[in-house]
Amino acid sequence: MSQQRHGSTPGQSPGGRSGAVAAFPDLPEATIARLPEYLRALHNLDDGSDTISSEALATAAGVNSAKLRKDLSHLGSYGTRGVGYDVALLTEQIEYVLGLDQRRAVCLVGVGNLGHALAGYDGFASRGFRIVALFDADPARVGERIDGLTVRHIDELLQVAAEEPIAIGVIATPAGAAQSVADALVAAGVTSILNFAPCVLAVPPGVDVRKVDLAIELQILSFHEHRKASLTALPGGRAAAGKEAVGS
Amino acid sequence: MSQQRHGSTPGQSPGGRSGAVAAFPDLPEATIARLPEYLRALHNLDDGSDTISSEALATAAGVNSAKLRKDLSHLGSYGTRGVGYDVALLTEQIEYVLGLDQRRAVCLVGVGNLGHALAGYDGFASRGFRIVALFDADPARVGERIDGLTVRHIDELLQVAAEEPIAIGVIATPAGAAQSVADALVAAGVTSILNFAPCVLAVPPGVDVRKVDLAIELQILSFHEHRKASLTALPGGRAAAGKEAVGS
DNA sequence: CGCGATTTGTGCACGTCTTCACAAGCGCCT
DNA sequence: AGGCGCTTGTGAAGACGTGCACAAATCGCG
Repeated sequence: MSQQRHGSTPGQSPGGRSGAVAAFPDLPEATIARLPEYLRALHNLDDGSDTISSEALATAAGVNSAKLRKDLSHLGSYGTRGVGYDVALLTEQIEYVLGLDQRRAVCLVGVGNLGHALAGYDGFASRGFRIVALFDADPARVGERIDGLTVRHIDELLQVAAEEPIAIGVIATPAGAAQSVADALVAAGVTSILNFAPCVLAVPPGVDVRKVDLAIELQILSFHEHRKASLTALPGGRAAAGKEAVGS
Repeated sequence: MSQQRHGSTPGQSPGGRSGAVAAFPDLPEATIARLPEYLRALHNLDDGSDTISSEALATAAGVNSAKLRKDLSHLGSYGTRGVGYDVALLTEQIEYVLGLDQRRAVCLVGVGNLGHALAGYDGFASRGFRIVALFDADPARVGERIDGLTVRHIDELLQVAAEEPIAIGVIATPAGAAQSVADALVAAGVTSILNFAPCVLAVPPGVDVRKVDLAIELQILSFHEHRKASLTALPGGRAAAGKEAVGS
């Protein structure tokens, strides 16, 4: 939420979406955001069963079962009434919709503290992505080898992208550098950006930006702390309640 | 969004909120999530002006100006018609609502790759938080000094929390350890958790959890890539459009 | 074959969020 | 003092997301 969605200005095409090729059932954005969670829950299943009910999967993913069913129904019903969902089939279907079978190329810009951590994150490979290049603007960092990849100078981005198209760019630079890095990524053909820098990025239509900001998350939590504290002692203090088991 | 909100089950207090102490104007959750963004935009202003219009601030924060005005109106109108908002006053007001003047204590559990990066992140201090302790379960890591703090064993958590109340805990452990760490944090009196581990946490009512998951963000971007790719060549390919200037 | 248990898929109602459009208020200039 | 331009604050409408509750579909068993 609250992100720059995808750049295309809506309500522009004169003829509406008449003969259009909206090749994808337009999934609600909220549904899309939950699909990866379902996928993770599916991967974490270790009971031998071939099928899983919406109730069980919903619990594992931390959502309401009705919501889960509605989400899955949007991508065309792969469940069997009275039985549940075929785990293998559902997994494959979600991965297809998310385009994870393509193993998209990702590049990471900014190999500082955070960049190092991201480069070493094994969630990339295990979730269907390939880090193909690391960049930094600091000459002192260029040449360093991290996790099998050599850090290259940001000026080489265009050249690297020419050899192999890069779909997704991750920005882990200071805020001051983020916009120019974003511009460079766009110029190199990147059409999706994950931005860890605490600033707003301007990008042309058609480029998606998602933002992750630690400070914002903390401040939201801080608000709830503040609110809780101001509610002083309210009586009905029931102790710990449900504690749904969730596989690791 | 799509988070476990705050644990308290709604619609429980029998008498409604009659004589209640809902000490806080219930701000919409969506508004709260944007306040930190406004705050950052305010801090980044470097023109000497004492006031700023909703239009200008909205642009700097990357949102619609009507939305910004409505958000700010929820916290009680600190603008002057025909002029704009008093920068200093507005900043102070937002910081108060978010409870940032309290400089809440934060502890970080899990000093691996990501944990190191987080511990070194200066956004903590600069945004009104104090990291007061680092924990890890690995004895090999205990004792290490990071950024002026010594890593302690997770078993000391209760003891440390007894000395100084800790409001917020950050989990940067592998998924397998996250739930037990969350339990320990809750037992130590932590009431807000920021979870970087890719798993669902179960917590008692009254405890807030927010989750940040890199892999999920990438998968959402991947979906949009997939969709864009499937829309093949659609004709009206207008080039780069607006590029709102955003201070660093 | 028929029945009951189970589970999906979905119509509907409700609450939340967004956006437009405009009245109300403020300051400045004449 | 009066008028004008600018900007806030907000009513209303619409889009979106959520969750209940139930009909429809499937399996297993006698």
